[in-house]
Amino acid sequence: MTNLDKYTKPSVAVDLAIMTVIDGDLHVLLVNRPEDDVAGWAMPGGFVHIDEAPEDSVERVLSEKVGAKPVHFEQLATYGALGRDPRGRVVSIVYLALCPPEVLRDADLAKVVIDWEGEIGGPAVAQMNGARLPLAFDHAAILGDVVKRLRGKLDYSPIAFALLPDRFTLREVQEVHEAILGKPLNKPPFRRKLLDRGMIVPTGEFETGSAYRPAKLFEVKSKE
Amino acid sequence: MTNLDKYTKPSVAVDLAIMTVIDGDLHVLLVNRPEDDVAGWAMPGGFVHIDEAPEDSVERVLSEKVGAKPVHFEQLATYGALGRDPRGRVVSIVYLALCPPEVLRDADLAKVVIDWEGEIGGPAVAQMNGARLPLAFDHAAILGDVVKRLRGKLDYSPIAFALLPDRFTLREVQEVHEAILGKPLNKPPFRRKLLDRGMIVPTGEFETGSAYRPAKLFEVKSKE
DNA sequence: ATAGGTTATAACTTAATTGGATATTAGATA
DNA sequence: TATCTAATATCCAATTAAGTTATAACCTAT
Repeated sequence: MTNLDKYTKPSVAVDLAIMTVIDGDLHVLLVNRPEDDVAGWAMPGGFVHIDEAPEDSVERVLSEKVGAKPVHFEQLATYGALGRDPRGRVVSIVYLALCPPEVLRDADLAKVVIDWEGEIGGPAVAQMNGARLPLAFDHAAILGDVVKRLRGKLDYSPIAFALLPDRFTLREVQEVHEAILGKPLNKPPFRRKLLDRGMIVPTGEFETGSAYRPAKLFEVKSKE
Repeated sequence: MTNLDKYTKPSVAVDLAIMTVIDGDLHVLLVNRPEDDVAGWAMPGGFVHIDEAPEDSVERVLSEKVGAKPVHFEQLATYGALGRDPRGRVVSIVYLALCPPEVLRDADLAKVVIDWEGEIGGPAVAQMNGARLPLAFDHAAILGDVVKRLRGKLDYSPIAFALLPDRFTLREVQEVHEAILGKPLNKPPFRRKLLDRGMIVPTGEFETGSAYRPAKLFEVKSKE
């Protein structure tokens, strides 16, 4: 680093942790980076232009690289350690985005496994078809923070519903919770909490295609 | 804005919400800005240099403008709306810092009143000696988020102790909680929760100078 | 000294919440 | 129509939490 670098400034980027739950496992959308650049798999992202608010950059990256719009997105945290991008000084604002799995059908989805040995808060490990994916930059640590945030907000915010289709069964909600928490939950207490919370209402319709007793379909109660 | 601006980039800054509790009220350290610049009172801050991690910038601003080191600091969120600084494009990473009041004796401290009318999440209002202070930039909205974060983390994290001296009474802890929550709490349940949590231990010493029965002094249990 | 006043601390009673097991209901299939 | 399975409802024990009341400790004033 030369002395002149002191008088230039960091670049600002947004990175997106686009999460979904498939078959009881938490997944994240990753893009494979070319070998001659920074190798490994990374969350999609882009620079914040001078005439853009960070949220606008998020929308742009979403339409460029993903196509679909997530049901919910929120800011997670900003990462700005000195060596995190070997190509130069980048401060990344990371956003957490949640979609139902149908929306991300044709994207590269990696299963996220959290490598928390006893203590809370370690980095996450990404797998695809059972093989461990190398993650670029500090994205393993960031994904660990993503899962921590998801777990923390799970039972006092409606994030689980953002991972489900418009109409869903109570079993599906429980599957999403279990995927995020990484542990099984008891059915009766879970159902009670969910219904007592008053955030969802039955639609009057029922699941179809099931071999056995079809479950009630619920939807999120509208605000008014 | 000219077309060329598209090819320049935003500046990155850190802003510090340095909070304390005095006489049962939440206070924030603010600096008065000169009239010919951006008028009003603002949180102290500074730009992130090219050779600094944001946490380093926080340390630098603290030593430049405050002198004392806070007991606890953590990242709150990043604010990057287009018009937030009239002088140019600035993306601010806001940090929340907590100190006991003694540390900030000679600084300008404003009492923070939260202007949440029923609904959670509005902007905060700052007062000094009863008079409302004009806040610069988007700092009123940021202070609202600060209080929201404090309230949210209060009972599952040790932030309250960062606002107290090394040795404290249970009453003092309750006063801090009540100041942050803006409502009174019942004493017996509060004491039980605190002691059952196992985070504090009695020192064996007692409060002095009290007119009536002196309270036990506690301290935060060391990690090992 | 001693009585009175005030606050810290402890004990107790009551209510609410939660976990987990069990029973019942409903629909699909053979 | 009998049987299978999962959805839903019911129930009880056990734990947890709230709030009231009682006791203890210390300072102050007389």
